Amino acid sequence: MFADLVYQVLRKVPRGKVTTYSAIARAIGKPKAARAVGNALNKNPYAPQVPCHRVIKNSGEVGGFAHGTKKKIQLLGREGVIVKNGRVGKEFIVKHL
DNA sequence: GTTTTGACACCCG
DNA sequence: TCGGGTGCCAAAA
Repeated sequence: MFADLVYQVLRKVPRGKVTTYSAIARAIGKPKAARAVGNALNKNPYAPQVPCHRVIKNSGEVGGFAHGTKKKIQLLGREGVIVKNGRVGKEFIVKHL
C-alpha cells in the first residue's frame, strides 16, 4: 500500500530536518492524498523506524500528532529542529525529497 | 469493528 | 474576490 511508500520517503529525510505531508504525498504520486499520509503516520505500522514526528504541515506548523502534538515538538527539538510557538523553521523543512 | 484510499473545505496569496 | 494547496480526517469495504 502507499503507507509503505510513505515510510520509504519519510526515511529519506535526514535527521535534524523535517518534511511536509504534501511533499510525501507528491513523492508517492498522490499529491492530493496528503491526508492519507497523515493517517498512515498516525497508525505508524513501522514503529519507531518511521519518524512520523519529523513530518509537519507545509505551513511550518507541526500539525497534529497521534501521540501528542506537544510530544512531537519535544521530539523535534531533540532532533535539533527548533520549534518555536508551534512553528518549525522553514529552513529545516525539506519540501523536495 | 478496523484498515485503507481519497475528494473537499478551509486558509493563504 | 477567486484559485490553488494542504490535511494526523471521514467514508467505504
